[in-house]
Amino acid sequence: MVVSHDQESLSGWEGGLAPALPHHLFALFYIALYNQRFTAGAQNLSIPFIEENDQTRARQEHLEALRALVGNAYPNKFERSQIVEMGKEDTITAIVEKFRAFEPKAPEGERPPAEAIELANQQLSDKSVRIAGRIATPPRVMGKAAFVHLSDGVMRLQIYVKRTDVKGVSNDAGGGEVDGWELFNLLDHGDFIGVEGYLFITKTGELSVHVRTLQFLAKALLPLPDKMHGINDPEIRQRQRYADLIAGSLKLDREEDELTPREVFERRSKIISEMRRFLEDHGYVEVETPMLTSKATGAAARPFETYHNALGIPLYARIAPELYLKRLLVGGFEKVYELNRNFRNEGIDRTHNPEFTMLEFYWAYADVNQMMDFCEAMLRATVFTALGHTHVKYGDLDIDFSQPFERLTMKEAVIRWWRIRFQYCPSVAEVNDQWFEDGKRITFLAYFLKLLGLESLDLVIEAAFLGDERRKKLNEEVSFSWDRTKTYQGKTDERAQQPSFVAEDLAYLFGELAEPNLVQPTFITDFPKAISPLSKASPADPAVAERFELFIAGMECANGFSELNDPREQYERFNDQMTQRERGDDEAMVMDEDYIRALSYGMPPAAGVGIGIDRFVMLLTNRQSIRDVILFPHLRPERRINPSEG
RNA sequence: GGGCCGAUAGCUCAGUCGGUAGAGCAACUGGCUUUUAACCAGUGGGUCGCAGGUUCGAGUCCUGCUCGGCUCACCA
Repeated sequence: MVVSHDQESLSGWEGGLAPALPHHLFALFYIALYNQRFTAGAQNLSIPFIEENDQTRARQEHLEALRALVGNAYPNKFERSQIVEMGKEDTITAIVEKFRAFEPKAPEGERPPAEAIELANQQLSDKSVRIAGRIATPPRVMGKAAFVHLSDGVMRLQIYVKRTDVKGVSNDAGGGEVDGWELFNLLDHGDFIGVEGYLFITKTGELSVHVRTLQFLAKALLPLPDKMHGINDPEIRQRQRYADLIAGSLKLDREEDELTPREVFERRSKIISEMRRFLEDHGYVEVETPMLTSKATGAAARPFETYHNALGIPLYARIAPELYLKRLLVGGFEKVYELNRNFRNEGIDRTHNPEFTMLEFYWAYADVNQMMDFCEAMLRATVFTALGHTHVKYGDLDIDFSQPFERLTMKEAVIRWWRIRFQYCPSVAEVNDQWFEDGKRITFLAYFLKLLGLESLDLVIEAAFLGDERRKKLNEEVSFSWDRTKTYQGKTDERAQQPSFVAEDLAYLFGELAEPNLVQPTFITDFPKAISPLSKASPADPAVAERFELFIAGMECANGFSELNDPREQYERFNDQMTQRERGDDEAMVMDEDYIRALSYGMPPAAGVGIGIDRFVMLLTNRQSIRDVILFPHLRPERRINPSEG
């Protein structure tokens, strides 16, 4: 008679019949019912794309048994105590930070003296807590008592569960009592539970909670990663960041200075909030400009294209907020910033993700030099507040933010690193500093470098350490490329007649020779105007733009300039870009008529800058890949989890 | 997009010359009332990324594909 009833009608009985029965009998009765359902083949409990194996099956069975024992397996809340600070719920971290001072000191591997533990326990004298967290270790059960650690994602706190002391809490209305030990034995590594009990220090000297009542909160149906090794597979870590975060918080074997994924992203958050605070302290207003635009402008990049159904027009994900922010300068804002995502439809590698976070800010009446000072102050302050110091270890590099950032013009940088690179190559000794003032010679040197090839270029820098034999051979190679370049001089001279080509070649020389060597924060200034279509020319040299880029650890981290505010000149620069576009450069900018119209109302002189937040976070968290500082970086879709792809 | 490397149990990884698929952790069963990666005894767990090919025989050799890593080109 009983078995023929469904669960709903059983629940209905609970008010009347259940109290008459001892609870554990009632629970057994539920288990019998569920077993009946299983053997009857009512197997609709599994989720199709969640893999079934011995471990998931065991967890599923535990879940069903828990339902039988406590009713609702996914209760809606658990109220935690507030003994650390009134008005604030006690997290595990808060409890540990407040009470771990009671742990008696003992030499590594030894137990503290019993008297010290006794004393600590008297001082703790029945401090009751109600805390919740994820079961962070496989339970260590010793017959009639057990130890388990709970984690709140940051810290872990041990709980002690004694068979004779623990009471279980039903999750059904009324929250009656169930067998606590039976409940405990249905728990798996990874489940969420809430416990009530009192603090004490164990014989080994660890702060723990002696559990009086135990409540089930949520099930981990999937097995957790190895407690010692965590997850090493970068694909799982990036695709399933939740698993990465869990594994990082539960992993036992960790280096002293190793950041958990959680700590990486908390630091990211801190860096961003410090930058916001710094800007707001200096009078900047945060604004939000369109991410979906009908024109992709403000930078040299290919956009993502989409389509608006109702309007029937193409739209582009923005590649930069720049032109919108400058429209706001026209409108009267003197200091604005935007901190948000840009989207660029280009290659993906360890420093590029299709969507990335950019901070852009604009300062009316200031020029590029004032902006460099401001940027430097902001970054130094951010590093200090985020890390507590200004010396950053990035891989093998030591980066010092406390010293004034070096400032070099692009030409100075090229000259310096050319000299260092080719100091042991007599065949190119005729190159002197004057060469870099001459467009023809710049195109010549760029051609030479391309001809020489990257492998030889890398060897050249080691020339000092090479044996005589190899150095001789290398010099022959350099000499050969040099002579060969001379036979193409007619072509390079012709190329030099086009200023934008000279500009590109100078930038190429800079990129190959100088950029990788800019380890300490360094401002590179005086960019060729031809590759800076939105920036103002220098008053001293009309061919040079008042523009800078900041390099740290060989990475470009910021890009700023005195903003071009002459609408006529901006119109012509756009036209030049259009010409380049017609020649096949699909990253050249498009004409933005509305922007020209805005400038025509008058824009004050201003400086602006963009800072690549992801790269800056990489530096401050010692990550070598941008995918490690973006919670959910772009990856190809996973085929096996998506049934529609078969 | 090109080149190089990789994919084996839930996780971390071995797998020799082409000859029966392995370990640790995790899981399951039993024991253990203050443990510390708890311990002791036992048991189960595999589409060796996918699809072909060579071979008497393929985790292993060959080809194609998928996904990932590094790197080059492009870009911030």
